[in-house]
Amino acid sequence: MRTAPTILHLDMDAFFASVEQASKPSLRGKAVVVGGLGPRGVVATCSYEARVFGVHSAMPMGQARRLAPHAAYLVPRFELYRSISEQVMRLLRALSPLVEPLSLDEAFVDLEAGGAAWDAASARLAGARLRTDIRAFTGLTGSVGLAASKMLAKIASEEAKPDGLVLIRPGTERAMLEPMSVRTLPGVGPATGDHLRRVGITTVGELAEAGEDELVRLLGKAHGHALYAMALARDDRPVVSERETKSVSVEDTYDVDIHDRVRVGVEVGRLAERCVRRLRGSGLSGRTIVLKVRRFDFSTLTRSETLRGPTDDPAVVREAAARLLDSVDTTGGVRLLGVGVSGLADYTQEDLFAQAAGDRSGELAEEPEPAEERHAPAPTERRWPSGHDVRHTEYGHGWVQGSGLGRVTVRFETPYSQVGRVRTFPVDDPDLTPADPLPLVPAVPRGPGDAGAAPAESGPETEAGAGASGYERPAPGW
DNA sequence: ATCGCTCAATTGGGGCAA
DNA sequence: TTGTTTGCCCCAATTGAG
Repeated sequence: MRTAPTILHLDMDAFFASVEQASKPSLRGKAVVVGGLGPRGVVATCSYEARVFGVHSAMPMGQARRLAPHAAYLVPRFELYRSISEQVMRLLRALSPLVEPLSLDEAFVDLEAGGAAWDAASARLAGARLRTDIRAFTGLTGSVGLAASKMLAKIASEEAKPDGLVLIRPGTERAMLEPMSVRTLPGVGPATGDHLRRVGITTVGELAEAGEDELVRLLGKAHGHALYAMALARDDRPVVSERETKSVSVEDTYDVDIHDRVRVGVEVGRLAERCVRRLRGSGLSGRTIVLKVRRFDFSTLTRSETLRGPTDDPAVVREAAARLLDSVDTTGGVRLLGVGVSGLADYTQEDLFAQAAGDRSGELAEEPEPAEERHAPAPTERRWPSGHDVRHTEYGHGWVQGSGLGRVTVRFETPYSQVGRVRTFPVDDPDLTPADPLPLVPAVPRGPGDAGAAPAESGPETEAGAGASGYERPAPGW
């Protein structure tokens, strides 16, 4: 545990929703919910305006719609989010080579290792500067936590949200933690939280008071020791920039339960193919094949089989998955299926048995899928996904607000324009084509003849506040 | 009228070899 | 020879995070 608060945790504010608001002026200051739109979707992220209605991450979409019926509902655009995430991560790496991304919108940075900070004052300065840089380069806001350990830096950024910076001064950690809920600590989720509550432990202070032995009895060896250390603000985990992948998996929840056993088999085969495709894409192979089944009643089970050696042969994985499926009772229907591979080898080495049996691997996995499989549900929704960008020869750049009944509704606006107009076209209108997202901030800020469109300016009627749109006031902070 | 996707870690039971 | 211990691996389930 170091003596200076030189570990930084960055958390972008309502990331997916903020990106959508930044790229769609009409959504700024409004409740925006991003997530799966199907009958079994859940909320990935929502804007702060939507949280007012009680909407939050991981909530079933149906419930969100009841709570906030007038919010904008959008499907995630991961490619766009990834490109913005890369810009942010570049800024972090400018601070230090020791950057540990946790997801697209979160990361730890070891400022001391990068020479970017060595004490509280320099750390605060680096954090504040990072926040202004992020805003300048992406138009978005992020919250920063600074502390002497990962755990505390993360707690600090949580406290800083939205659009803030919090530094925990070394020496004050224990006192700060004491009254907080056990749920604040990393590793304490709903189950552990309930478990502890049943024995009368609800705060971090009570956790420390319980003692290490008691916690180990209650929660098991690893968890018990770890939690006791956390409760005492002891956390030595280093910031690690590269971690090895240990498993690769894919799973699908189906809009309606699958009852037909044959169909279940077909789906498992497809999932195996997809899984291997990704495995190969990373230049990996693995020994253990895992099948996951969630049944109609939500009961979940896994079955696994370990091969004699690592493989990346789609046929081998498919057949293993099929064997595993044989041992599963699917009476009543299946809600989710998944296929995974673990026991990975960092080198790609062929399964000797598969080769001996006649190599069926080759470039099979790279072949395009048979045309008969490509039954697009409805061309209208395939070509015009809600929320995606389009271009019209006459009206310019816009995004799909909705489609159906042979028509598609487009709002014509860009990240730099004012709120745009809505127009409706036939789905097969030749003047309308899909388009790539525009950058959130113009490549050349304040381009000539573009008065008032620079990212630091507010468009009219868009800034209701709460910080989610991220275009107001300069960095506060120190 | 509700409940995703991907990854990591741990636990406990059991087999097997030395 | 038979039985015990130890350690490693495999399997299934659970928990958590993001």
